[in-house]
Amino acid sequence: MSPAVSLSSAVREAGAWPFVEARKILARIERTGQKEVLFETGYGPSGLPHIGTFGEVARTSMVRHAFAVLTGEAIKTRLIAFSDDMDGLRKVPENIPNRELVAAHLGKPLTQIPDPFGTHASFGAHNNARLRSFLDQFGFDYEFASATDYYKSGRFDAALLRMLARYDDVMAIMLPSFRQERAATYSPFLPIHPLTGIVMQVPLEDIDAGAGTIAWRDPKTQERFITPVTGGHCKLQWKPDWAMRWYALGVDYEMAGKDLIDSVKLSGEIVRALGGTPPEGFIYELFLDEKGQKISKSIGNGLTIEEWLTYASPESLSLFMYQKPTAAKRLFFDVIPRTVDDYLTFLDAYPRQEPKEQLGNPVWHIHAGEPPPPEVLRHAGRGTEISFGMLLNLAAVANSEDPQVLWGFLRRYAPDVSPQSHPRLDRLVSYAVRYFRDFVRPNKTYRLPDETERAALVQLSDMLADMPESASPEDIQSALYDIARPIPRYQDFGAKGATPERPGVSNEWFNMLYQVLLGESRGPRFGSFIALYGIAETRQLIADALAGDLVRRHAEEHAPQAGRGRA
RNA sequence: GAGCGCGUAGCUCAGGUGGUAGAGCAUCUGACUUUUAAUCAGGAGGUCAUGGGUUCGAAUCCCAUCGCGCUCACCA
Repeated sequence: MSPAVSLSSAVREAGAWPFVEARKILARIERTGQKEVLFETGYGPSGLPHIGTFGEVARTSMVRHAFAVLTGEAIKTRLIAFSDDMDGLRKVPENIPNRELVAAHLGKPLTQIPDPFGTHASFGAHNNARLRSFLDQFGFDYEFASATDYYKSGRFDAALLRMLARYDDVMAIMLPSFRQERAATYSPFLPIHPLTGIVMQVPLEDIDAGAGTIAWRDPKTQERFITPVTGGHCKLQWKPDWAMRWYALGVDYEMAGKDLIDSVKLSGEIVRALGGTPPEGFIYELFLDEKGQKISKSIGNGLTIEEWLTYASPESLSLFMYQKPTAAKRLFFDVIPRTVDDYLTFLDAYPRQEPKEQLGNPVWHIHAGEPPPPEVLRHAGRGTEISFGMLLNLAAVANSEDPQVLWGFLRRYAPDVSPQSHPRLDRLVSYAVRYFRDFVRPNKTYRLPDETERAALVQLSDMLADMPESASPEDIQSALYDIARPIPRYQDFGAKGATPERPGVSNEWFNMLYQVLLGESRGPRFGSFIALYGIAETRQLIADALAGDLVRRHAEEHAPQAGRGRA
C-alpha cells in the first residue's frame, strides 16, 4: 500500500472534528454533483473584529483545509467573508470620534453614513477595512463581500424576487417566532426610504410579486411609497437576509454560535421555502469569562484578542479555538500559559507521530498540514523544549522583565542558543516577561526583614562589595554560606558533613532571601542569581529591602488594581 | 417556555470511531547537605454525578433523573 493510499484512508476515517465536518460537506456534494464548495463567515453591523471573529474564521479555515485534503484538492473551495454593511445603524457606538456626526445619520445603512474617523468613504467602508486588515494580519485566505455591493449590483435580485413570490411561506415561518405585538408589524422586507435614506421597519400594505414591489407608508408623514425589492432599494430582515444569501450564493457551509440556533433553524426553513438547501452547519459553544458569563463586547468582560496576542502567539489562540468547539470554555488570562504549553507539546510530538496520528494533532489543523519543527535546546546531549511555564518561573525568580536576563539563564543551560538561532523561543520569552509583568509580579509578597535578618543582609552586602563583578556563581554561593554559618538562626547541625565547629546552613537562610529580596517563597540558586543579576544590582536590591522600598513600591504599584493587569 | 453545554484525583482539566483511569499543580516519602526548585527516584489519592439499557466489555454509545451554567424568545 502506497503512503498516499494509506494517508487517504486515514483521512477518510480521521476523527478530528474538522474532518467530521469535511465529510458532511463531502456527502452533500456527492448528492448534488457540484464541483465547487463555498464556505461563509458573516459579520454584523456593529462591526469591529474581535476574538470570536478570529475563532470563527480560524475554525472554518480548518474545516476547509480538512475538506481539501479529504478530496485531494479535486473540489475547488472558496471562503467568503460577508459584511452586513447595509444594515441600518441602530445606535451610535461609544468608542468612536465625532459621535454627533454619526448621530445625524442614525437608521441609515452603514455605507451611507460618513466615516467618523475621516479615513474612508463611509462608516461601513471603514469597518470593512478594519475587518480586512484584521483577517489579513493572520494570513487567512478569504474573499471579502459587501452586502451593499451585492444588493446594489443586482446579484441578489433573482433571490429577492423569489422571496417576494414566496412571501406567504416566509411569513408563515417567521410569525410563530414572535409575540403578538411584533408579529403584527413584521416584514421581511425593509425598504430604504427614498427621501431620508433610512432603513424602514414598517408593516407592508401590499406586495406585488409580479412587479417586484412592496407598498408601505411612512409612519410620520403617512405618505405611501411603492418600492422595488431589487437593486438595493430594499434590504431584508436578519433571518430572511441570511436565508436569501445562502440561497443566492449557494453557501455550502457556515458555522454559528449557540446563541444563533433559532436563527439557523428559521433561516434554513426559509431557504427550503425558496426551493434551496440550507448549508451544512456547525454550532459552537460560546466563550465565557472567569465568572462563567457570556463574553460581550458591550460589557467588556472576558479577554480581547489584543490581550491574548500581548501574552501569547496567534498559533496558541488557534489551538484554543481548535479544542472542543462544542464545549463552553472560560476565556480568561489564566488559560493562556496552559494553552501555550499545550501548543508546544503538540508541536513537539508531531514529528514523532504516525501520519494517522498527525491528522488528529491540533498543530496539523492550525498550520494547514505543515507545522514547523519544534525549537529545542541541546543540553547534555539531549533536546529539551522550553515551556512557557518554565519561562514564567524564570522571570518570577529573576524578578525581571528584561528578556536578556532570561536569555542569560537559557544560555547557561545551553550555551549555543540565541534569539537568532531560536526566533520563536525569543518571542516566547517576550510573551513570558509581559505575562510576568502583568500577572505574576503583582502577586508577589515582599516582607520586611527583622533585626537578625537586617544584620545578615548588611553583612552580605558588605561581602559582595569586596567581590569582583566577575565573581563566579560558585564563589558567591560559598560566600553566602559563610555569611549564614555563624548566625544561630540559620545553623543546621543535622546537615550531612556538619560538625559542631562547622555547622551546616539551613534552607531558612535562602528562604529569607527569597521572601525579602524577591517577594517569592522560593527561588533560584542564589549564587547563580547574583552572578547573573549583577553584584552591584544585588547590593542595590539589598539596600532597597533594608530601606523598606521593595515593600512600599510593590504596594504602590499593585495594590489599587490587583488582578487585571493591563499596563 | 424552547434549546445547548458541563459534571473524571484536593484544584485546573485531558481522555476521535467502546478494550485494565491520565497530566499539570498541590501533597507525601526518599536521594543530594559548600546543597536547592531549570535535579532525580518513588508513593498516596477517583463507585468517572445517579439509575437503567446496548455489549463479551461503557468515563466513552442510548434513555431517564439530579445538580451547575449558559443561550434564545427586541435587534443582529
